[in-house]
Amino acid sequence: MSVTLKEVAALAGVSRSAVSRTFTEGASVSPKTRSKVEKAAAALGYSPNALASSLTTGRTKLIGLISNNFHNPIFLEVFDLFTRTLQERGLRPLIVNLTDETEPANSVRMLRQYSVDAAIVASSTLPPSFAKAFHDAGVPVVHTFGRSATSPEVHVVGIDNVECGRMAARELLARGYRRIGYLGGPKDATSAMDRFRGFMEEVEKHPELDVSHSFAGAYSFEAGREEMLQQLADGPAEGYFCGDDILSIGALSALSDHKLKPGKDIGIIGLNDMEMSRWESVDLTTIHQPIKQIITASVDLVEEMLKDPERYPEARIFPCRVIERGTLRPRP
Amino acid sequence: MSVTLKEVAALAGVSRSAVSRTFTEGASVSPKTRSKVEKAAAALGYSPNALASSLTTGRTKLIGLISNNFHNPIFLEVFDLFTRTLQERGLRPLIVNLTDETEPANSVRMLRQYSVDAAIVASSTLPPSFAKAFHDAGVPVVHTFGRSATSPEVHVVGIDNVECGRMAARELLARGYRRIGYLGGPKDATSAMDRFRGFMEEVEKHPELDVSHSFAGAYSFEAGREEMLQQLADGPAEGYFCGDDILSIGALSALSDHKLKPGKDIGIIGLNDMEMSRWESVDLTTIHQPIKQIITASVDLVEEMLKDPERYPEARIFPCRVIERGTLRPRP
DNA sequence: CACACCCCTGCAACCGATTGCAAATCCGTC
DNA sequence: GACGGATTTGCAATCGGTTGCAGGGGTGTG
Repeated sequence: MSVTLKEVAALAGVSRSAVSRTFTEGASVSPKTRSKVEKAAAALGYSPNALASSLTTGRTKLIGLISNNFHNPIFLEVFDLFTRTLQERGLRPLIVNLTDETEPANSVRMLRQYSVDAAIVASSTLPPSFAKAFHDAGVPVVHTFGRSATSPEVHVVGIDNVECGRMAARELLARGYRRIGYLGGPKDATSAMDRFRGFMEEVEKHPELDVSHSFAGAYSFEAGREEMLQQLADGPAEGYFCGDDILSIGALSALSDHKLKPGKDIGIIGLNDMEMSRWESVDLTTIHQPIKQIITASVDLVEEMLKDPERYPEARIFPCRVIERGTLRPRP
Repeated sequence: MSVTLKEVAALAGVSRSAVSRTFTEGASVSPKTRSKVEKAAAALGYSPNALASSLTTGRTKLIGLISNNFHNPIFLEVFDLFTRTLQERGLRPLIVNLTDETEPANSVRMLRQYSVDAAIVASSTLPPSFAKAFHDAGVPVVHTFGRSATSPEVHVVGIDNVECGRMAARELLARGYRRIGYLGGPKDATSAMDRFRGFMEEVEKHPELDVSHSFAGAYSFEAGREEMLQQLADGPAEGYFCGDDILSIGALSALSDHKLKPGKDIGIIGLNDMEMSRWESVDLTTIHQPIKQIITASVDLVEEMLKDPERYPEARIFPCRVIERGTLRPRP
């Protein structure tokens, strides 16, 4: 069906090696044969079979991109950035959708079968052990949006979730909220727990505060809405740090059911600063997570691992900042 | 690095062929050698190299998934469904993000280099010629959300956009709107033009109507908002058929700027029925596009093309229906 | 016990490329 | 024109599997 090296070589009247060399960077070919080969290749519409060459070179340029967050709109931005960044650098994203699975074994096996050069685990709800499974199987891996453990075994890129928790707490306090709550993501997500920890750390400095907390079942609109409806039924706090923007938006929807005005009756601060949060109808005060930088750094790390597979694991943590919009009352 | 056939064969004390055969469906191996091989494979943690085997079998199970819609939330649902459906059937999605490109040549070359078994073009804004380029290059292709031409050259799965245009027009008329407008997607998208055609076809039956139309720059929130702000500045219609849900949501945001209540002051009907349209704060009356069926059908077609590459092209068109929510005034 | 038959097995060629090595060619210089 | 060194070239092995083919072993029948 498709044209092979051999046919090009025959047409150009050279050996197969010559053809191979004209298509590999930095191989020594004379201008004369190169042009003969190029002409023949063009005539035949030849382009080298990346998979066949991967057999000898050991490189596929395939990168496994693993995620389980297909219900959080920010992941559309994440996928857009990941796929574009990877392909700009000549790498190809092979997607693994883990929505209904948390066992790494299958994904690891699958990605090894396809000889991916590396894997990116893009999720804040998969445990560190998940990424580690790839590492243990000899697949270079970076965990984007992961937790930077004290002794990390894999590369981690993301934010300091504990610090974000503190930041959110400070922000609520600075605006005079005294009955405050944490409405977090799922309890088994490291991001939810870390944000919780930071949040509590900060509020516990102020014993006079009335603090509550709860965890939604997922990072999703429905879960956020559900959880806030529950809060409203039980008697809500004055101000909430919601686990992330999509939970916040769910929570806002619950408020609107009860004719409560965000920023006036109840304060909400989210985390992520996704595109939707800027929409006038949402106008969410939130903590900005620099996803562009995070994703660029993740792909940088991938490239560096390709050069040096033994690279010492590293955490790249990016600072976040509060974006003031309309869902918290103004600072006094 | 990784374990190969040869090592398993050595450990099991059989030939490489024997090992290969135990891992291929329907090859003849005696229970005895099979168990020896399986034991050895398990001990070594062997799993066959899919790429190497693709060399001889000519099958990679890699499916190119090409899209340029990374700013429309419905595509998160689309990607979720596609990736899950493909992997449930043992196929692997290789993503191509075409956001800043409309030339098929590069994508075609790239996917051929990776020997994809087939390609899925998931976009209503890429022209039919785009999908055809894959077909011409010998790559089986299905165009999901594409236009079903009168003489299609590639498989198309989607909806009847012309009929949806009519449906939207009828719906507006039935609710007594007389000054009506079409606020469509980008002019170079077949979906935008087909919906427009159907819409006009229907309204032209009623010469007494006052009809306007315009086209947004993209299927995106910003574009919809922009376009509706323009309409409001120029003197708006009473009821609009917006090109799709995300344009509708952008338009709703513009209305809210002007303190106009959707469904009371101005009517909006969208198309897609994405998850967000169900949110209480959005509550968009819209035409439901059955994306689950569409995606299942697309993957079905892919599988059938794998069996018979010469398969006669086919269009699978799914009916849509109006979902009544809050952004159109009630029927009288 | 001889024979035919079927089921397994291993050999070896092949898929489409890359690459170390040695031979061939080129170039400039004396 | 001969020589030396640098540059190109082709050969052949290799990557990790698959598969047609021929031979080996086992079984059942007469």
